[in-house]
Order: sequence, then structure tokens, then C-alpha cells
Amino acid sequence: MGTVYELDMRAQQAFEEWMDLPTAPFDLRMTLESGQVFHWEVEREKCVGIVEGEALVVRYRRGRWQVQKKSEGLAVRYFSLDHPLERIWSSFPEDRLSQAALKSCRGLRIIRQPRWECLATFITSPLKQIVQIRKMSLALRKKYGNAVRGGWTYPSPEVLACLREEDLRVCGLGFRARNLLRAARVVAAGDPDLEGLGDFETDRARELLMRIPGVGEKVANCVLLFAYERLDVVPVDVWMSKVLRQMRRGRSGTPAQLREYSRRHFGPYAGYVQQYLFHYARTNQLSPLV
DNA sequence: CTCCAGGTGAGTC
DNA sequence: GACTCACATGGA
Repeated sequence: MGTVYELDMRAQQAFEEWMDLPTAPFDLRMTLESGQVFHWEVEREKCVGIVEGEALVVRYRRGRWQVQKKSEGLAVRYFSLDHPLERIWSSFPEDRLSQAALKSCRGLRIIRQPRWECLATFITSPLKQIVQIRKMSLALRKKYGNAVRGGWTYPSPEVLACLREEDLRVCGLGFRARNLLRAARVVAAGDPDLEGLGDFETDRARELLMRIPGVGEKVANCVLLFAYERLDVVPVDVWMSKVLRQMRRGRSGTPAQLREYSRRHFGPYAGYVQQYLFHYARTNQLSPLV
């Protein structure tokens, strides 16, 4: 009782060695609040997320983001600190809107998310605001995930597959409960195998993803971009529709036309261009532009 | 009160 | 392909 050898985990953490994350530029808060991931607790000087079953704590000290030494490799990979941001930026199109988005979002990175939790949360996303998606994710994790120090894991497809639709509805999912449940069941059955999907060409992977209940073109594209590192993929939601209409001088278009337009204009890192435009449009309400 | 939110799926032409 | 409609819930 109370000897130095019986320190609790919190005290032990204080003795851990912390290191600066190596790669700048990196804007952690913007990255976590840009609508690509919904499971993080974001504060001014500390962010906590559950990654690979335990808490990844990132703290701000002396102008740098730091993680515990043991988590460095994980953090570098999870936050995509190896993405060549300077090269990505230089590939952005020259139009006024793309350049404005670039100027206002420097440091935003597209992270590497686990396949299932990315897929599952975007299945819950239709007709919901980002703040609501976060709340549904939190409710699902609290109720059906594993409690770990610092939070809750995202419930596995196997766990969700055993529940009833009503069990998901109480987490605020509404009509999305049916889709998430059915998706959990097909994924738990291994059809498709989410890990194996990473070996397919993007078009084939999208085709297979879209067979999952609740996954249309937009959700599939989000999953390809955020969980399969397909950085050329462009999800088009209501915000991107507004952006594209403006870029096309007021012409709205069919999904096929918007696909073709972004393929032609956004370059090899089209998904990055999209994410910067999305976040810029959302945080600026597109107000000086509409 | 009305309007809208990181859409999808079914039905129709 | 393109268009229309219903779909739950909560915040502005």
C-alpha cells in the first residue's frame, strides 16, 4: 500500500519519457476536427484517442506536440507524418478557392484510420452533422466497446453483429441502425474481408465496399480515402457540392459530371484537395464566396 | 414552428 | 444513367 513500487497508472505515466513528434508541419487539432475521424477527445493542450486498444495521448509543450516514447512509431503512422505535405501542396490546383483552402488549412493531414471503425462511423453519417456523428460514436463506444484507461475502444463487427437494431437505436442512430447492424454482420462473416480489400485496385475495392448495406458512393469514397490511403479519391457531400458548383461558375452537375471535373482538376492528391476544400468551406461557411 | 445535416436505397422513366 | 422520395434525430 502506497510504496513507490505500487504507483498507479496515472502516476506511472508522469514518469514516462515524452518526445516531440518529428515532422512539421502538422496541425493536430485541425486534423482531428476536419470531419475525417470522430473518436477523439480534443482539448487545447491535450488530445486523447484510443488506437490499437490503448490510449494515445498527445500533449502540447513548448510549441510542439508530444507523445510518449513508446507511442512514437504508432503516432507517426496513425497521423501520416510521413505524407510529403510540401509536395502535396504544390500539386494543388491554381484556382482561387483551392489556394484559399490551402492557405487556411496548412498542417491538415489525412490520417490512417482502422478500416472497420472508419467504415462504421461513415455508415452512421448520412444526414447528420459532424457533432452528431461524434455523439453517436461516443454512445456506441461507451455502451458496446471495451473500457480502457482513457476511453473506450470502438466496438468490433463481431460484437455489434450480435445486437438487435433497437440496441443501436438507443445510441441515437435512427434509421442508420439497420444499416450499421447489417454491415457489422456481413463484415463479421468476412464478406467482404476489410483487410483483404486493401489489395484491390481502387475501383474494385469501391465496388465491393458498395455492396455493404448503408455504403453508397460517398461513404465508400470516404473509407477509401481515410482508411485505405487512396489519396486520389474525392468524396462529394453537400459541402463539396457547394464548392464544386462555385468552381464550375454556378453550374451544378450530376455525380458523374462532378466526378469527371474533380478527376481532371484536382491532380494526384485529389483527396487532399477535397479535404482542404471541405474543411475550408465548412469553417468559413463559404460566406465570403457564395 | 421550419430548415438542415460529410446520403442511401428503392422505384420510375 | 438521371430523377424523386422516404428515412430518424437533434441542433440552429
